[in-house]
Amino acid sequence: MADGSDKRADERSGTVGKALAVLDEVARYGRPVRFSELIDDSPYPKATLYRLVQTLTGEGMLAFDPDRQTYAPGIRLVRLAHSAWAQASLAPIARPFLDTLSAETGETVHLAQLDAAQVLYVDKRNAQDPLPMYSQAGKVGPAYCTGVGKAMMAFLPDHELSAVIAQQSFHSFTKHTLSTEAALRHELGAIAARGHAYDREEHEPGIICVAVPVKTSAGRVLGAISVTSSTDRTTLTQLEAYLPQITATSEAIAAEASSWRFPD
Amino acid sequence: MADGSDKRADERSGTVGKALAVLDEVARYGRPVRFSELIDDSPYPKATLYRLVQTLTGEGMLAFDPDRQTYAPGIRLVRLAHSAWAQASLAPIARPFLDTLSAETGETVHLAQLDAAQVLYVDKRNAQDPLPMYSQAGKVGPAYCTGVGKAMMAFLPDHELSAVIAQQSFHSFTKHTLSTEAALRHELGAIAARGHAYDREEHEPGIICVAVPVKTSAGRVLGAISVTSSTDRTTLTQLEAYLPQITATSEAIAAEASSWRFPD
DNA sequence: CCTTGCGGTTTCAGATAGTGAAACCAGGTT
DNA sequence: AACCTGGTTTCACTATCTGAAACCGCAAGG
Repeated sequence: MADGSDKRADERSGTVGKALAVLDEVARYGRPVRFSELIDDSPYPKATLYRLVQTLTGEGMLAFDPDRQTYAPGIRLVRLAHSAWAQASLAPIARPFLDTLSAETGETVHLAQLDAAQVLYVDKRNAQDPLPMYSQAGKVGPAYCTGVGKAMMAFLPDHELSAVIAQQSFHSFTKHTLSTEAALRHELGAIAARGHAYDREEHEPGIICVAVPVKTSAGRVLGAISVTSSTDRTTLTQLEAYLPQITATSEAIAAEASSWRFPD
Repeated sequence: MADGSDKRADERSGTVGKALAVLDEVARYGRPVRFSELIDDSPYPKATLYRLVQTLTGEGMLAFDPDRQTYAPGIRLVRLAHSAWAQASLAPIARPFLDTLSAETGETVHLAQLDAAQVLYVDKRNAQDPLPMYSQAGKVGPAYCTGVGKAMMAFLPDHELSAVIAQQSFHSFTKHTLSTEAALRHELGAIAARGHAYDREEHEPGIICVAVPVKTSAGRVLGAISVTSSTDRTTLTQLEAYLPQITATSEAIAAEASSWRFPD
């Protein structure tokens, strides 16, 4: 269940910060919202929120439906979506490689990136026989208890890592969840040494995965990919057999990304 | 050639307006940009732009590459993009219907919406290979000389129509382009009466199309769809033969959208 | 018909937050 | 060493944002 426990820091001062927080809020609803709904979970007074929303609507970032009196993400945001997706996300680059990996393994494949301190799933391939799970392209999840999250964290420079860890909620989703910073840091050490991460049913019971980071040749973390399955279909050991392919995929994506967008 | 003649009104006061303008600017480049490149086409003084960019980067809307010293759309934008896409755009709803229409006609199919006074193509089916979703979304075109643009304008309420028309550039792309407001208004009248619009090589020579609006039952314009081809493959008369299917598609999309997102 | 209450909008004095000229810094070039 | 060019910081000024409160319009209820 996605509770808002680790809500983005709305309290960051600055007008644009607030405006963007509102934008996030509207987006989060996933449906048109009334002003009154927004004001409820908003830290801002009515008048302030009102002006904020007015501005955003005027700018085309929100769309106001005069009949229903609701706000929804605006068409301008859709336009931004195009270039954002094409540029900031590994998805377009990774697509063919993910297809291959998906075909080779037959299991669920994820491509994720770090958004603030959370994992953002930017693309996904379902297994032949898709199993129900939380992840979904465009969705965010916790970093400290997912394979992709840990794979990325393990290769972050110190100061960034600390910043990310500080924002983890360490909620115990299952009895396998690493629920302390110490345990997490220890695990990250092992991952860094080993080169890949596991998810041992730490987020959802029965769901396991093997994940590796996608890094530039300079070592900067761009994202991570994972092959996921469930305990009643396979085991971690069996999943590990795919490591060569997974690593190869990661490297292929990294190579493509480096030459195309992050030349050293 | 897309000159910046009808640039979005950057001069709208308000900090968020400026910030969003910067965001647009970065997005427009379609590749990582240096600060110096931004400052060139920016009306703001160096320090101001700098703080703006800093803020956006801090907010995760822009990503800064420290190695190359470049800015690109940030990961947070990707996340927003996703929900914007899912909510504000007709694309997800329309997808299956467009597929059908594409199969039935074998021609290029467009789905467009109005963004400010321009046409935003939110989805597209090529005659041959249906590429995945984000790839061709986001391109904008003029409204006064495209089938979809005119189809939408023809059913706009008066005051909105005037606002939109006021922003058209009336550049003569071809010798068929309607290049005066009077000519356009006359054509729009005919379209409103007839229910569908044509593009008679008004934007690109050799390119013709038949377009119909997508409207809620209450008559509000949501978007438009078109079937496009070229003069050396077919004629307007032949394209018109698809009208029943096109209209049916439009109505199906409208029905779905109305029940799902714009209930009356 | 006249309250009351609830969404939504507007006002206004006060202060925060944004502005931008100019100085500054780093590191390459001449 | 003097001189750029690209990026970062400073600081006094004031435009812009803030938010309590008043206001509006409508619908429910007395």
